[in-house]
Amino acid sequence: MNIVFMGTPDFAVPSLEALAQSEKYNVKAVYTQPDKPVGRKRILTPPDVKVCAEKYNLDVYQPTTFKDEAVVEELKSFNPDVIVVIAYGKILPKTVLDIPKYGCVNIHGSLLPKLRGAAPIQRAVIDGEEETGVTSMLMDVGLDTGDMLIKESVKILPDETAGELFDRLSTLGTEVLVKTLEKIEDGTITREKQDNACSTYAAMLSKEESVIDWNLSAISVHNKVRGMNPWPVAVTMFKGKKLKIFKTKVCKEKGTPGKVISVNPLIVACGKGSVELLEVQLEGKKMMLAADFFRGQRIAIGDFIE
RNA sequence: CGCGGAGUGGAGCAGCUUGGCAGCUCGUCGGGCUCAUAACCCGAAGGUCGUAGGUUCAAAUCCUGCCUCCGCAA
Repeated sequence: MNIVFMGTPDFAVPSLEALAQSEKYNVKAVYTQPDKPVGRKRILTPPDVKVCAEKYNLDVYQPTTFKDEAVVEELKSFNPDVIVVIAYGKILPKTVLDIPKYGCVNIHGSLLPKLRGAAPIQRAVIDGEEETGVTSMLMDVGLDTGDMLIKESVKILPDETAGELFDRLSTLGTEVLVKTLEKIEDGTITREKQDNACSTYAAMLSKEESVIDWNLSAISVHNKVRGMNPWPVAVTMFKGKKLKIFKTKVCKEKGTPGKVISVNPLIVACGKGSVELLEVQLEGKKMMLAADFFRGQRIAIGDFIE
């Protein structure tokens, strides 16, 4: 089976590895986003998928657009039976969707039609969902609106971060992909239309919304902290400086929202209940345990965090 | 040359402006108190103050180069 793989971040890597290692699949080409300058020094960094592809000596293509006819022709030349798309980060036009014999299979990190869009995994955590999953679908021109093929669900653990859930769903996504491809190949795959009336949209996360509102309930704050980890990370202000909060624990103690009501452990009151800060990072400093933070910063009960 | 913060015993910080025998909160080790303890009391060990030079009678502190870490921006 000829396959063209399209993906960009680490989430897509296990799936690519599974395909690259399998005898049944012939990965003709790997498409990924162009290398991008990263960090303070703007070092040109290849996407995780590219690094993985090179490990298996697969051909890598990094077009900036599919509107270019030459790019589409090149893609056609691989004669793909299926194009596998996982977190590629580009919209595929109909001219591309129509190329493979069996269509374009996408692995999406939610139980469609819920949480269509860019950040389904993080949104599930932020929204406090107790269950989410992975859905494989045949892509159409809409945003995650294609017919569903296989769906698998998982429980979201109470203290799980988006990053941890990412890892689990990445693995589950690989299993779903393999199953989906097998069924496509032996003709036993079934398609199910999405019920648009039940759909929700998971917008991309932004730094703007990473600011914690201490007036919200402890659960809401905790969910935000989890869902924003590892990026963009929930932030608050402490003595005029930005304080990133990586991990928290829900507590019952009450107090004025934003007030430090305990130093060891370090507990901050919320609109309803409170949260214990477990791992934080002050602007210009490294991430550290709350115990180290309050020692160095001389935090006292009654101090406020905004 | 994008803007900015920081490198000080094992951890997190202070000290630097106004150079002069390195301090705080913990941890560790030993001892004590206690039914008991992550609590309390007594004592101890542990630091070429990132690195290379410079100024000076004297540098963690002032000046210069370099390395590393981090926040913002992108």
